[in-house]
Amino acid sequence: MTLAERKRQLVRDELTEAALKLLASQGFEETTIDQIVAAAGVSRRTFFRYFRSKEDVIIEFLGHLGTKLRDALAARPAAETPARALREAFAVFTDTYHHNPEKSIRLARLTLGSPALMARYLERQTQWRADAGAELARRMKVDPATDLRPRLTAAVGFAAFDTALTCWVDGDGDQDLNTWLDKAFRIVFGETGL
Amino acid sequence: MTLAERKRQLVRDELTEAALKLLASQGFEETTIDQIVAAAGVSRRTFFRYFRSKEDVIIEFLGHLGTKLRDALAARPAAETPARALREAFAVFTDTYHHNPEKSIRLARLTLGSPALMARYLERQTQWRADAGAELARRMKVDPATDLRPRLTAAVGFAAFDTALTCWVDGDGDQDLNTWLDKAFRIVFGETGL
DNA sequence: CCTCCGATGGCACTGAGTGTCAAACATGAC
DNA sequence: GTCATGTTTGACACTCAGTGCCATCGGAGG
Repeated sequence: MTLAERKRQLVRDELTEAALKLLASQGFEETTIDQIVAAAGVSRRTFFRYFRSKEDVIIEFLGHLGTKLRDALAARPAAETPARALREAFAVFTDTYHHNPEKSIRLARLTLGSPALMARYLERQTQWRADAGAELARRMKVDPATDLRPRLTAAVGFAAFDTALTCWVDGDGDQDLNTWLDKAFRIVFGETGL
Repeated sequence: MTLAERKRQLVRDELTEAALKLLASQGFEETTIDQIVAAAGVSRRTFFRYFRSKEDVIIEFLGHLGTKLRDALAARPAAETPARALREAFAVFTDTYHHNPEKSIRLARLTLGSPALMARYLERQTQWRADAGAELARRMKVDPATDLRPRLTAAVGFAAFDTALTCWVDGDGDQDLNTWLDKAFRIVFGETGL
């Protein structure tokens, strides 16, 4: 990595760290971008050269989870039921979260608790859901335009995931996210569907 | 209704109509509040005395659907399965939409097509989902804090509804929303669950 | 040493949303 | 009819998000 690139990364990290600290202590809506840039020591204009909005600072932690989910789904053995394959593919989410549980739960709580952040998160999830639906259609060898099943399987899977995530956060991570996800999938898809 | 109240309603209608016309012709994000108030002949400040935001002009059409859904759910016979009761309760949505299909489909298309509107819609839906989950818990006589089933039933129901709504809008209302909803519910809950 | 390019900051602007205030106006009492 | 009251309105000023533009600085390379 060149010097310029490292400098750029430095500023980015500085902004992210300052934002995280302020958002955690004051809440999302109460924190202004002016406060963040003051804490990071850059101009307001520079902030927008790194992030499109305050929301983006947090949402970027999601990275390329959507692509990873789709790839993981495509990699599941064809013998698995769609529901089972989707459940296993969700491991890319739970793995990411388990890699740093405290931070993940803090970010998740922040997101679930702020309407603006939640909106951006759901916007992303809508895309992921569509991608997963398309991949399930391929796996099931049906036309997604006429057969609702792949899309509904994806939609139900994400509904289960959202519920599991909420339980996980509300319970302060007492129980594993995977445990919640297993419970939820077993209920929505039944023993037979999985 | 007093004269003052009727005058207030008049201004409100004027704003709604002006907004609807502009939003339909220019799109949601492209239309500014200044354009709306200019078309309605009131000041910008007055707009905000009637609506909290541009989004609210559209979102208010949803009215008290959440409360109505909950009431309808509570009114379903106890003998029905939770899924069946939820499906029948969704009639408050389909009835509202069928009361004026062209307008409903236009509004739905506008909402599904605009990130800001979609966000506000989903925010509302989250509340409805929670309410429906609570009502289902009562109906199922279980504690929603420990038993995921009522919440998941509501979540899956809304997932089915969202998918059905999208199909309905994408198909330009060619097929009844109720038809889509029946198809979706049969898939996600199966013949047994209903 | 000079040139070029990327990063930065400053400035001005649009647009959303809010607080404040004074003028306008309908309502009700006398 | 007149006066007092409460509501609605427009105007202005302000904060905050987000964008375009331009001058400047500093490092990389010839």
